[in-house]
Amino acid sequence: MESGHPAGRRPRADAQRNLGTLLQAAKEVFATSGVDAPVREIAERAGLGIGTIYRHFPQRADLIAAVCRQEMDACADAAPILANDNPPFEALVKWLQRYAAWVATKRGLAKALHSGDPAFEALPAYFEQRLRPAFRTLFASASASGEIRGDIDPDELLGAVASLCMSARNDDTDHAQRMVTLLVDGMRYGAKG
Amino acid sequence: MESGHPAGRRPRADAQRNLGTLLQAAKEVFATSGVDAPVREIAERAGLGIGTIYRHFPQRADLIAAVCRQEMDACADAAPILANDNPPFEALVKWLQRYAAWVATKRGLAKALHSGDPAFEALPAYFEQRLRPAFRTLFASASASGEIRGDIDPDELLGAVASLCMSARNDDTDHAQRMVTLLVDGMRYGAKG
DNA sequence: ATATATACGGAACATTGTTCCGTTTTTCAA
DNA sequence: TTGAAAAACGGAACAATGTTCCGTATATAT
Repeated sequence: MESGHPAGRRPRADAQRNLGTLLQAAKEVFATSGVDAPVREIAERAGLGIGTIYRHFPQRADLIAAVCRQEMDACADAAPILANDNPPFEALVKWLQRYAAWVATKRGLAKALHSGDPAFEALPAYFEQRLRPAFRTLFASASASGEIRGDIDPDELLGAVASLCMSARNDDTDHAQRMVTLLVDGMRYGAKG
Repeated sequence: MESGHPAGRRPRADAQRNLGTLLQAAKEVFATSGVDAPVREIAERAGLGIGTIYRHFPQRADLIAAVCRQEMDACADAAPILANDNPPFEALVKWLQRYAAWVATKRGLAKALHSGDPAFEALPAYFEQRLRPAFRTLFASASASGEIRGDIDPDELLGAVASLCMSARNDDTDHAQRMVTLLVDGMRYGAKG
């Protein structure tokens, strides 16, 4: 048996390279000009043609989704590290802040997510697969330590924090942070003294 | 002195009528198809030409802003009525729920608000002028009754609730409601027993 | 009734997402 | 090494939508 690809020939080297180039360029352009940046701008930055983008990502939304998945991975990977370096409740709070900071950079995405575009349908699933378990673990530890009440659904909380930060303004990141703190305090309301 | 218009002749009757027709049509179309509905769709519904829309509202965003202002007025006007019919803290909660319900219908607006479009720059000011005082009054009463803690900024809370509901999904209005409740509980955390 | 200012309608233009296909590059096997 | 086939590339062309422009129609004032 060959060392790889059951059907047909090996994937072309240039195609793989361009895929990487594309994702990198898109990430940069989205960070600079927001997720509404024209596809042509991304193509130019990547030094590729428009057609190339559309072969890798049939719809503009697919490209956005791909970049988003990459970033979710990075955020999820931070959880075990924080859990290792901090007591349970503190780790929970710190991760929520890091998560909040990331979401804050994704402002333009909110609308897209709720637009019903099929390209984004898989994103919540990925969110659940990566981010939810990461948070659940932190939450369980904090819960076991008795510092938060028992009638809260961690999944809902995660969504709430996202909502909060998604629509915060660039200039006052503080506000979002304070509101997240308020939610955290809400979690403590009625917990063991 | 004439009964009205310092410069030039009286505003044309058809123009005024069309302005009303336009706002009504826009409100309906936005409710049906979201704020991203094509301008042409609104024109058709109003039975007017595209040009007419653009004379009244130089930019599509101006029309959105105008509709938004109308709805803010309606929401603000509900505050004194609720305050009259309920005890302080209850009135506060009920108004927040009505406010939350309205914001939930404005999902597509979130992005627009943060896009830096000049047409929306006046909207926060209007928000403050109408909605903030309405809420402040309710908040002050509840605060005076000692049921909420003293270190919370009502303006921030108002924004937080908006953020929460703006990105809730159509199908689970409940989720948003629960999260609003969590914020409210956060307000109570540490208040007088 | 007429003249004039105002408003109207919709064709034409600009921008941006998406499709299509002729050309170029890579891979595979002889 | 070389040539044919498969895969990928680039960008012109198309479609949808916001916006501008101006000839035409209408309301107002005299």
